[in-house]
Amino acid sequence: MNNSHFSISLHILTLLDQVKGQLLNSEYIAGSINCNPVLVRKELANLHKHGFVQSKEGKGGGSTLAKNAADINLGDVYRAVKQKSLLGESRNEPNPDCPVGKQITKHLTDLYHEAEAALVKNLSSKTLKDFSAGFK
Amino acid sequence: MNNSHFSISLHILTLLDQVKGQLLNSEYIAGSINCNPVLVRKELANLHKHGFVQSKEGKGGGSTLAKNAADINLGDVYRAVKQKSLLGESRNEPNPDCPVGKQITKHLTDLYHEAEAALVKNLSSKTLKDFSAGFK
DNA sequence: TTGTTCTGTAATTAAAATTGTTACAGTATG
DNA sequence: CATACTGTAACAATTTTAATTACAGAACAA
Repeated sequence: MNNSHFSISLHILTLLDQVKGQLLNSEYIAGSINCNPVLVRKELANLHKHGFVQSKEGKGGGSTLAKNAADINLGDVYRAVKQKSLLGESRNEPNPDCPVGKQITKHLTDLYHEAEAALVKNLSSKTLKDFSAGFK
Repeated sequence: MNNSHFSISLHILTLLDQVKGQLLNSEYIAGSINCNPVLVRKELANLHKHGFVQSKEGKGGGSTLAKNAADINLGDVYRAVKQKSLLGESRNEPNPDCPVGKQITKHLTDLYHEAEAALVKNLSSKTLKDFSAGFK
């Protein structure tokens, strides 16, 4: 995750905002993003779980925003979408017999948490409405 | 990149600081990180390119810090190590025939740049000395 | 009430990115 | 000149990510 999920989610939310309440189906959205509709549906499922969108099943179905774009802030979207830490998360455990290796995971985790919090804080200063307003 | 590179680089720098000027070879470092020595050497090559470490080739060779730990700030390390954007960078080009698809790459890039700048600013408030001092 | 068009989700395959491995030239040391 | 390193490149293995296929269930409309 990380890279694409947030981009895809924001793309979806922006589209939904732009069409002002109209239902969009996953194929249309996928066409705009240029990716697979199933990927869009998975992303929508997550956005739905976090209360950002509503979906209607069946013929003529699709998705729409579940709340006002002004009430969706990008930090919240980021948190909803995030699956793993931006930094860190190495494949192998450092050597527990080395004084540095033994402690570094915790120190890195703390460092990353703080740094990421700064990033999220920045995102939180913007709403979907702000972001979407940039499109003309 | 992204995840592991920064972690590995910081791990290396911390080790080098802890041994106070002693030369460490890639195999020793790899042993602490629990990864392949070649990966360490690649990382060292990058750190060297950016002036953080010095290496000595040949028998008895190894690496050491090229400057004082107090003069190495983690934001600079991050920038040196970074190879791609934290957020963004999707695989496919969005659809240029869609008003949103057409503009979103630029908007996302701007958003990510700002958010990432906030993260780097946070990291920049800490030096290697600060970080390394946490190990006892 | 039946065909159609969607969502939601799982399972599988394909592609891409990351990491590990092997190999070896070049450099310093004793 | 043997040994022990760095620095790189080329390749293989692994892991992660995205695409594809498939299908049950929901809503709609004739």
